[in-house]
Amino acid sequence: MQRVSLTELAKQLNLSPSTVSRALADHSEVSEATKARVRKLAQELNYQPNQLAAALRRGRSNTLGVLVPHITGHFFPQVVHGIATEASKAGFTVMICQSNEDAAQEKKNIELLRHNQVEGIMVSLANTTQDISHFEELRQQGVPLVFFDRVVEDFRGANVSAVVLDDHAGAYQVVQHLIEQGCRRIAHFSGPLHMSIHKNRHQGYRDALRDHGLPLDEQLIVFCEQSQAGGTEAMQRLLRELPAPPDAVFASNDLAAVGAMRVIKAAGLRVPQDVAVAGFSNETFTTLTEPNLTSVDQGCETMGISAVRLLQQMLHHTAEHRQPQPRNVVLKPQLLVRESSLRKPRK
Amino acid sequence: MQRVSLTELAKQLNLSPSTVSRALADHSEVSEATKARVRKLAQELNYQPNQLAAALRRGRSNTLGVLVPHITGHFFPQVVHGIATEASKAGFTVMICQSNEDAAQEKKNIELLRHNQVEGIMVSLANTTQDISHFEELRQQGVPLVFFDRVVEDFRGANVSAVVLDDHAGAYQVVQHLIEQGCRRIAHFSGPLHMSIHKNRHQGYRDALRDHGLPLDEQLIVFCEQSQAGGTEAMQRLLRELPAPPDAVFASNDLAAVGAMRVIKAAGLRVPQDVAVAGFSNETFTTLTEPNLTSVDQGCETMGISAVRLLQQMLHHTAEHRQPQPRNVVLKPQLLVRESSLRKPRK
DNA sequence: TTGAAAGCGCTAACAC
DNA sequence: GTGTTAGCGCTTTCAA
Repeated sequence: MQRVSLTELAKQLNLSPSTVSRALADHSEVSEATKARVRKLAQELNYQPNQLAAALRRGRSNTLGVLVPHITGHFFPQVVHGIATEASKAGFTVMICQSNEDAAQEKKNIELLRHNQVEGIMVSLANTTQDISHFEELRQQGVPLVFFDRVVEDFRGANVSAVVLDDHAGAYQVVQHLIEQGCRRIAHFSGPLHMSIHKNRHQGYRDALRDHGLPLDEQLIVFCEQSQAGGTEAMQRLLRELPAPPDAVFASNDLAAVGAMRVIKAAGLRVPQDVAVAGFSNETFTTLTEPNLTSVDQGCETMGISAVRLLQQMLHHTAEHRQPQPRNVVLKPQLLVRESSLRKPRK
Repeated sequence: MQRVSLTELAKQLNLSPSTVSRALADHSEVSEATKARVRKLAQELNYQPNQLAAALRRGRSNTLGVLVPHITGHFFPQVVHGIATEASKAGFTVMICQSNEDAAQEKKNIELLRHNQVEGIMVSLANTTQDISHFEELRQQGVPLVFFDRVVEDFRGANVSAVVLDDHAGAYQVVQHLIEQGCRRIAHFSGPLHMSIHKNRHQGYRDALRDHGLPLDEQLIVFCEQSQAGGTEAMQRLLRELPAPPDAVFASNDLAAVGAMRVIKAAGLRVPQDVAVAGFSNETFTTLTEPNLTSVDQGCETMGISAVRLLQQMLHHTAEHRQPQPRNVVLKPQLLVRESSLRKPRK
């Protein structure tokens, strides 16, 4: 079986290519009879339209670009899933690239996406990215751009939107909840503050303590790698160095929380009765730990959906030659209380 | 700044488009001087080649299609990562689609990929797929096809390769290991046997018992949902119905194993001393459970890499008008022994 | 070493 | 309703 082109269909039907094109696009100006004939033959010959040609001719590819640090792990696959689903609904296909957390690859991928004529790009930054000239260039050339999660701070302008999570609010909720559970000496395991997620979670912690009239004890704040090993080490240090253990731990991510929990249990203390524990991100394994881990759900899919919608808005505006209205969306995370922090019966 | 085309470059340089095209492609027939001039202006005007046009003209898109059931979870993101990385090395871009486990979407996505002129497709089947006519069609039309993980059984022919995991060998290794640890009454939590992964793991279990002279006790085989809840229920049933608990549990996936482990511990039994536990897939959380869970690593990335290589082979053959040589690759999984099954000191 | 010309497959303005 | 024509941006013979 040979590949059949639209022109080929036209010949066999004694029609012009334009009519066939219109028939296949279900234009109203084509007679029903003709449409039927065209469709029938297209079906018979298994005609497959060539999107590349169509896109070239139209000057619109119907493709959106996605650039993420990686497509493994918990967070990004979920976001990408949201993006892919929402884009598909809107009739777009997506082209997905990974930077592997490498600024150089990020730059290359941006070019790749452009060369493939994507109509807009959704990006979450590689954590090594310092130089943002490649994004500046996109902005200047009017390529609609949406940053999500890891955004370029203070990078505003026409054609650049962003969707981020309110990490501060998430952390605040967690700490508030711990206080409500009767905890008074709440430790915090933080990641490096140059990463905005950790900075904001850290600030949420401080603000929640302040707003509830609790003193801030710097000894209770530990900067550690946000991994299980990091959490383990941090917790060991606290138990060793403090006169009495804290009555709660809020870790900036779930892995560190798990590490802490293990150490607490190994020390003969009970979770949550002696030490309540909470993490952040609502990883899959939070319902597999013992006890199940209280965490903050980030609504990953929602973030993907938002990103696509923001991009679509900009595309519409661009198409209508109106000034695009960049928007910044801040998503509210959701506290999920599980056994690891629940000391009082649920209301 | 305007979008610049190759033709535009040519005009500004007083060259023909063909020369510019050759210069950019670094053809040897173009003088170095000309190449330099072209590159300089291309740089200055920030020329971005239009892949769509190039692909259309060449008849080669340089794009590979990927179709997976979903891009969330543990397994598929890893495989896709392998695919994307390997494809990128070979100078291909990938287009990733999800079927969401839905046969109809799968069919649609196949069309989408074709319309986008992918040069070949890598597929892992949706679990609802019964009718495989859309793949049969691809095969007949000579679109190179590689199935991975979830393959169409007995679907062989030119232009169709496959890469699967040797689930039987993986299960066999697990059970052999449990036997070596002194276990004699090894229970098996299986998924539905119409899924080849579960069927093969189940058979591996039986064969390992047989080869080591252990009797097969049908009472020790439980069919249950391969989830934490499923494992929980299955384990509860065993403890309730058997005169004595088994001395090991091999679950067809890690979640079910976690469910079992919890029930065992709740019943006051120790893991692994009283009951050893092992799962399958080496999910991320296997190092987070208490004790850490013995499992089988599937080498997900390797699978992705293999898929791309198989596809490339077929593309080469096709390009050289040779009969493509479809190949079937079977990857060997790796047993990872952790605390949940380790009764004896490591050798 | 360079240029002219043709055309990949499709769509859309403009005719009739 | 349908056809004619032109051209999206690029590559690739073929000729000079």
